[in-house]
Amino acid sequence: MEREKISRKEREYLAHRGEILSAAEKVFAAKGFFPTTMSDIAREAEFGTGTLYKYFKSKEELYFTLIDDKVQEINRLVKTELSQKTSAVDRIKKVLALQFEFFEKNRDFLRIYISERNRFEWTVKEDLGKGIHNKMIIYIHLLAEVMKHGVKEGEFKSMNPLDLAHALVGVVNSFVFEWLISPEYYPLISKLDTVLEIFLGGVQQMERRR
Amino acid sequence: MEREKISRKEREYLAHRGEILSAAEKVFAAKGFFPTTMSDIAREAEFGTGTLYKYFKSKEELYFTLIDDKVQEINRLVKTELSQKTSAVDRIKKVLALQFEFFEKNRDFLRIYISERNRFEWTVKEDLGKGIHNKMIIYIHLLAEVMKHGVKEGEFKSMNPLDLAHALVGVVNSFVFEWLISPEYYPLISKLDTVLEIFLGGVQQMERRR
DNA sequence: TCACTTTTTGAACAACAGTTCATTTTTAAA
DNA sequence: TTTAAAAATGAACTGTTGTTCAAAAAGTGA
Repeated sequence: MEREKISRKEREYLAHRGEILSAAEKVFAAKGFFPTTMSDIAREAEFGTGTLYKYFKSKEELYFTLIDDKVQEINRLVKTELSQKTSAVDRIKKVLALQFEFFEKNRDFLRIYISERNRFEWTVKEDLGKGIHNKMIIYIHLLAEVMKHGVKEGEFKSMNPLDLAHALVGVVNSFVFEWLISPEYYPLISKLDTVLEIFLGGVQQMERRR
Repeated sequence: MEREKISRKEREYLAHRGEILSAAEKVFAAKGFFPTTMSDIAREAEFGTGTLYKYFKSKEELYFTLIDDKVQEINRLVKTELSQKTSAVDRIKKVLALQFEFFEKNRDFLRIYISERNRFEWTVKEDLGKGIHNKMIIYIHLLAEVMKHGVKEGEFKSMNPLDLAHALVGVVNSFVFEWLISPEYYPLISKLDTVLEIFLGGVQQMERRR
């Protein structure tokens, strides 16, 4: 009984916390970090402003918690996929499909993530911003490991694996960004083959290549 | 005399304006738009806060003027280069070299530009933010024209030119970003061959390609 | 229903930053 | 040197927003 009572309280607490996070995601995605006010979020979440502070100790903490949770989620997915024992090309295909699917389901988050990815302001500050930035770097390094494997096995040209990872991420980001701002909707996954073809085979016609 | 007097005033006015823009560039690059205060900029420029408003009517105008000037500068350079009558591959090589050189000389601006490129907040507002965003789009379209030409001439695979442009920009952005945040300096131009090799020829070994 | 605890609330607080403007300083012609 | 116009200044104004907290509401067990 004691157990169950606490357990329900706990569940309710987490539910409210989740609602606040969802509301924040929506508002931050629409307006960005600084222009978003705590009362914007409170209104969206249908709580009083003061209530937010029972769940998060500051606006920054709320923001970074939001990002951190999702980044961890996608990182976990990617990590699992990349540790498979198949060819590098195959693992890359799988992981892109996975990511595209995740983005498709998390448009709001994606907006926040993209805005945050290239922000420099936080890199100086301790814990919060640094934590996010590190996770982004970890992702690149996971990818670089696969590239390294691919180079060693002769699947890929003999190039710097980190460069290969950056190139892939660059192409992907570009298509994802385009998809995000495009006024008319199309499934992101429809660009997967294009991304792969360009990254793996380049854009030049075979016969022309020197 | 009348002429000369006005002319010197004019020169002085423009010189001061330029100093303010330089100072702003430095501060915005270091702290980002919102955390930067007008008195930060005034201190850096060695003017009083009020003085800034004699040259720019608001913080936003100062910020966007700063970006707009430079974007126009690089766009002009790129446009000239891309309108040459050489092969698509050649024009792309030239334009990347040009861009890398420009970035090398404008690190502070580049930080601002990258942060701004992926910001969504402004896209709604009139004139200011929209103007910048349009110029970014123009750049992509200039590139797409070259790609289209390359496809028609058989230099490139038969793919959507806009996709090709996005892919190239993606790879470039990724390497530029990496260069910008790298703790140890290396010339950006040293990555040019890598970018071109991946974009033109892909990462897969020839014999493996299906 | 009552007493007590937990949670929620939103007005009030405090700090901050964009902008203004009365005053001071500088410029330059007389 | 005098004086009037122009430029520069930074304290003060104004609006805003993150955060707090005393009070209210909701929840809980008897």
